[in-house]
Amino acid sequence: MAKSPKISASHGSGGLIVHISGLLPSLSPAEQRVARLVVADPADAARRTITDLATAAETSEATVIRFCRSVGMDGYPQLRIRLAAEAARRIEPPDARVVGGDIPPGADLAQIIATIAFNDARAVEETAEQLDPAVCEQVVEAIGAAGRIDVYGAGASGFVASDFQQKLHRIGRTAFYFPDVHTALTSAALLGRGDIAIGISHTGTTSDVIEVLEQARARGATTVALTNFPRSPITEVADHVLTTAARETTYRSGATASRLAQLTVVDCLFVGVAARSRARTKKALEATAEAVRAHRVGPGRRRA
Amino acid sequence: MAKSPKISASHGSGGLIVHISGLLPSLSPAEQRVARLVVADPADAARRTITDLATAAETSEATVIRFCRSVGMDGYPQLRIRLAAEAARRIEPPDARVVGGDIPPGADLAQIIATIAFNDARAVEETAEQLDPAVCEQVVEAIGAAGRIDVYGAGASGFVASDFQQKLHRIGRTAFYFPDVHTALTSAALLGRGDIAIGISHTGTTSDVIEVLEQARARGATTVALTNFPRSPITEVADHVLTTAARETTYRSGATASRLAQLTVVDCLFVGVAARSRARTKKALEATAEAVRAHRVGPGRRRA
DNA sequence: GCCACGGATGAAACTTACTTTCAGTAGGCG
DNA sequence: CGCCTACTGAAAGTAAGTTTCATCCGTGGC
Repeated sequence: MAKSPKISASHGSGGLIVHISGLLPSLSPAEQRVARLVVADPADAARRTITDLATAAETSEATVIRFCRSVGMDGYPQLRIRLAAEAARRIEPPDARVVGGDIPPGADLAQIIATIAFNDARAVEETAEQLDPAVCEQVVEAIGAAGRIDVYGAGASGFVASDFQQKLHRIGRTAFYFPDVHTALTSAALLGRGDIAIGISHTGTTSDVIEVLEQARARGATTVALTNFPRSPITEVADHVLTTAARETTYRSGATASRLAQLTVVDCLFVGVAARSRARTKKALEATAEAVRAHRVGPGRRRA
Repeated sequence: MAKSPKISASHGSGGLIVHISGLLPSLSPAEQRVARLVVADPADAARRTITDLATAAETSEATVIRFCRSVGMDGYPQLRIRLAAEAARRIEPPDARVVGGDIPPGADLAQIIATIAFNDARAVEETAEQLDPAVCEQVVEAIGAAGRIDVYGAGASGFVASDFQQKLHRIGRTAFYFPDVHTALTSAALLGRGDIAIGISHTGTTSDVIEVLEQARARGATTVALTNFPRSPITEVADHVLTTAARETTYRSGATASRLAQLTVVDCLFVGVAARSRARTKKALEATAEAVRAHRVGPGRRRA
């Protein structure tokens, strides 16, 4: 896969918009202008002719065509139709919540809550929609068969990595997470064929994580990347790429939507692994639950 | 335009197919052939070019255009788009995701993903719905005014606590999180009036967290509990109670839904606090983002 | 029986939309 | 500084969509 990766828009119809916003950063400036128009109002874009859209994006028709190809379509007519279909599906009432955007300065808390929840839920849903089950399957397979599992992540993604590690550990898998780059590098150096390294980076550009994955790969381990941007650098050092679909645009939300999306993916993988070995998993979980029971209090009130 | 009935397709978008089959009998034979094709498989028709469709209907392009006009469209492209939209709408609403329940043993990954995402998204939405803006307001107020902010949480909730701490810290608030109970207790003992302690426990029964909150409260700090169970022990030591609405029933999902719900609440509080002091917040966020920039890589491709 | 009429239809001319090619330009790199 | 690469839009080329118009065919009048 040399030049144009031609990221498959995969699934029959779901998530074209999501797909596009994921690809957005990897597009050229002119194409980005087109992409932004399309994402902002798919229905409207579907109504426009190619010339019209090109003008609106202050570029040429040629660029629009390039954009179509970049997002995996054959040409403009196909894009148009898919866009129309997408737009029709998302019935969503155009209500007060500020979709994707920033919170308006004057917003009251109720409004803020509605907006955030909406965007967060969307991120989760859209991530699931565009997740490729085939890739998940391979990753689950690899995790299930791995001798050792290393999970890497820095900053916010570090929490997710840590969460993943803990989950795997709880069902009896040998998993590690390192908050520190140097330790992580050391660990990666000790991986080998049959082991698996999972790197989490929202932007896909976190050099620390990329470096560690690279190291792991060089040692023969299977590498997996979890990122929001399917064409970011981290994907170049990964055997399997899983993507989230958070369209976080602004500073506001402290990147929570992306976090939730990542956690969802992690959860899917986890359940996938767990489902593969019910008995063993269940036993391990019960044992670990028992272990913390002494730290629970309460007059009868607690859950399983 | 003497003849052309030009029956308006009126309805913003709904029922084009119905509309067409309604006036099918009034169409000329050649147009009927076209209409039948369209009604039989709208999605397929939308994919075809006008020439292609004409051939399939054993007629000429001109007739197809006439057909478009007959059913109230301006031309073929418009019909095409409307058809695509219709077709998209009339598929797959109720599918096989297993609501609320456990994952069935034989489930394939695609099913698992759909189920998890559905439940996760639900947890987020429902949590937001039942969140009391008034209570949030008070908590936001308290955080904004606090001299010091302690966030407590153990196990899975510890991640959330840590996340919250990090968020607050990033916008320039003095916030702490302690993974260790003893340290936490020590810290709580140093709190006083004007400080705030936030305890996170999904079950509301984690003795470690309750204990620490209790301590903080005794010292005069404002206490906040975040739990899924509004009548659990932790609520007894809290001035303000915020609840999540995860209905996790089974062992399966590693408690991710509850985690997401908690994170959503934390996010709302965070944004609430941030919104209160835009300037200060923005400046702090920019500074922190700048700080990690050196750890980002990328051949030209990066995001805004 | 013949002819005028009108609606229906497709061939072909025509217009517009879409696609490709190509050359100019700007930015990165040795 | 100059080569190289990637991005871009102008223009040429092709395909799709639309209009025009001649033909066909059935009908009804003379």
